[in-house]
Amino acid sequence: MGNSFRIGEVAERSGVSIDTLRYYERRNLLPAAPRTPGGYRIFNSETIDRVLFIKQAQDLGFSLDEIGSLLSTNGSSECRRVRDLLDAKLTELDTRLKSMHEFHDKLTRYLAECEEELKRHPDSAECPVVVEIAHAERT
Amino acid sequence: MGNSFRIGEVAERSGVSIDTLRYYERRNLLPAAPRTPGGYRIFNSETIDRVLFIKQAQDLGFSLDEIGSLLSTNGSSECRRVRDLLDAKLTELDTRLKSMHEFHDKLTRYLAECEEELKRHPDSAECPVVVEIAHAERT
DNA sequence: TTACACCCTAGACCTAACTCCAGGGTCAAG
DNA sequence: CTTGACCCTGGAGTTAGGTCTAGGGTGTAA
Repeated sequence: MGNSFRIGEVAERSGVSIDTLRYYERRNLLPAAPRTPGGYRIFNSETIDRVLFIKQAQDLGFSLDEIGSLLSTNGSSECRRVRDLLDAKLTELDTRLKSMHEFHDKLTRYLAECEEELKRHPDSAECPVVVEIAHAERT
Repeated sequence: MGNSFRIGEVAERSGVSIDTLRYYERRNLLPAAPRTPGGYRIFNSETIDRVLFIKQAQDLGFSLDEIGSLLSTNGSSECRRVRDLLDAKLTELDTRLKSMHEFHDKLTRYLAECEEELKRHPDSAECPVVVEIAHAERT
């Protein structure tokens, strides 16, 4: 009861659709759920956490295949392989974070110019940002 | 000459395929290039910068539609609209950066546990990380 | 004036990650 | 023991962002 859910509840609580849950099971991102005699899947709350983890990783640019390799609990999973995977992911993440910061700074500069122009010529239709992005100066 | 390129050169210099360049033109992410009498497109170096900008933004999770609205130089582009768009993008970017950092920390913790375990039991097949991710603790 | 790399268009095809559908079964409440 | 909400499977369809193909023209160096 307290820790037993049908697919619709899991979907609602984890913010994905029922179809997506079944799709994840097919892709082995979720273990095959046990069934009721009638064939209904029975999930527990760990499934919900797991789905949230998948969504978070995905949101940060990891593909389902990559997430799958991080999650693969299959018998032969040994520590060293997981360590190496994590190491690689962290390096990737660092790179992404760095260019994210750069892009953030670039947009901030654009925004400042925009405000500047609006202050100086409130009715201007010629946005310096448009011109600049169109000509895409190198950062 | 110095600032005039055929599509193949632009592709090579900006790291995308020829098809992608034509596709971007169709999607109006690039202005319709002028043509030679025979119909060949003629690009200048600003196109290359622009493609690099698109790729950068895309890499950070912006869709081509979003990038398009940022780049739209169409007649009626007025400063205020661009300012608002930029503002929204920056907020988004901040959110993404924040959860990226959190995810980074989470992976770092996993990695530390992994190393720990390897140091303690060099031949261990039971990775604590696998267990933990499988059970997806909430961060 | 031909050889050969390069370019053109329209439109079909591809991959990832879903999303929908038909046709049918399950189950708790009344 | 029926009703209505919910679940099942297999397979087709969708969207974003390209990528490929057929059939044909261009440009320039030898």
